[in-house]
Amino acid sequence: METTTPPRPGLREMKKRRTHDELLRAAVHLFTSQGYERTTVDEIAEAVDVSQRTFFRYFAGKEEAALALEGITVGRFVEGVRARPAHEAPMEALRQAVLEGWSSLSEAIESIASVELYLRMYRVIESTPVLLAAHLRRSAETEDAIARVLAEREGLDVDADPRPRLAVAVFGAVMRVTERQWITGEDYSLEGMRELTSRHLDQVGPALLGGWRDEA
Amino acid sequence: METTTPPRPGLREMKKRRTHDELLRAAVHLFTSQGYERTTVDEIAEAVDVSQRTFFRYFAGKEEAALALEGITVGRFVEGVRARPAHEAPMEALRQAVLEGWSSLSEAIESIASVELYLRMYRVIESTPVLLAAHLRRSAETEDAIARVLAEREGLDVDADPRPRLAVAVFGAVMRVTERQWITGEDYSLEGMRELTSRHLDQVGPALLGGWRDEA
DNA sequence: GAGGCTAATGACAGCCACTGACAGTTGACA
DNA sequence: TGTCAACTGTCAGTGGCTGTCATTAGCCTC
Repeated sequence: METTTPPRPGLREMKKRRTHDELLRAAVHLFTSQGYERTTVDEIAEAVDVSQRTFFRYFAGKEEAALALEGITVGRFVEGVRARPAHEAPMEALRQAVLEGWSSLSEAIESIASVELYLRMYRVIESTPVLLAAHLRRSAETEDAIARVLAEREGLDVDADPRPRLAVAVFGAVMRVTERQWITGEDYSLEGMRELTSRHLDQVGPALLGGWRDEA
Repeated sequence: METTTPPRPGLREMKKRRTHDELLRAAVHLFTSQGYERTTVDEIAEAVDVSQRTFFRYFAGKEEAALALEGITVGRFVEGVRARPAHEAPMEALRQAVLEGWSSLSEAIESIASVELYLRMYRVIESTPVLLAAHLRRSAETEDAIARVLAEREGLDVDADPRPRLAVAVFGAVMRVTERQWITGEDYSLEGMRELTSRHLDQVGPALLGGWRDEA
């Protein structure tokens, strides 16, 4: 959605991209080092030697800058689902797309930040009420988009059959539980994330059944 | 949390409660009639003949006023889950608590608004990005609280066993899909809501299994 | 390579949500 | 009834965000 003009970069485009990336980098740096609320937009703009007004020309708001990194990986995830072979069962397609997404995370964000910074930013999101709210809303939008993809794959009408939305919503719920545990825990490795994701997905079935007390 | 002083109302308490309710009523009225964004806090305060500062003494922010009505019913839902007989399976307890919640919705909010107003407010929430975000965050908090309740019921550790959180998250996901369809559809009756809830809960299993194409 | 076109920017003014501080008012209670 | 504490209004200020307009700086043509 940003790199749709490969024919000729042009000095103008270059500068724009550069300003955008610098603003994003400055924002993420400030957010992760001193916190989201304690960082003002003026501060970010000043760090890049740009007017505050310009910041708002590149980002719809402070929130958007905070969620931009995550947005990159989410976009790739959606594409990943779309690219899955049609014969795969819905939930399996989602699972594979996520696992692949984790594996290729570093190359997705390399031009902006490191994986470590990505993780730190994630923690900021999770611990800042406004950001968490915005994050959840975006997740909801993503789920909606994916529900449409799945429905199309299976030849169903999203608005008539609740199963696509339900499946995606359940999947999203699992992902959120996983994210939280990931943030809270100590294992920051992508490998750990993959494992956690798999384990939680396998636990959905058991969780929905009764008697948790029997099999601990 | 508000009516924890039944012994002696006192003129002061009365006035406070009255101001609170009037502010809430005015806010909901303005939000539903002219929209959330197009309503300023000054407007709400003025409608009750109170300074803007006072509004912020009763509500943490504009958002809180917009979500207060919903908060009442959510609170009752959590209590409902807590009151469920211990022998019930987790998911069954949640289901019953929600269904009961819908049935007693009108008496829960009668002192503030009608069921119709409640529904209209819900639509405003769903169609206003900031409010939707805040709503989702609150839902997440609610889910966390309920996960703890369930874990305690079953004698588990919420942080060690992912099943309570997973079950609640899945349940929450179903509820959100239901809400959305409820808002979008034409059947505003509580009875319709009960049916929709049941139907969707029954569809979770099928949605998670593969081959949607076989059984439509 | 000079000049015109247009996109990008900066500077300024202003709205609105929200907060801290201080003073005035009004129930509560001896 | 007078004292205390709670509730409220006023004022000033911060920060996110937007509209407007003049200025700058790529780009493209002749």
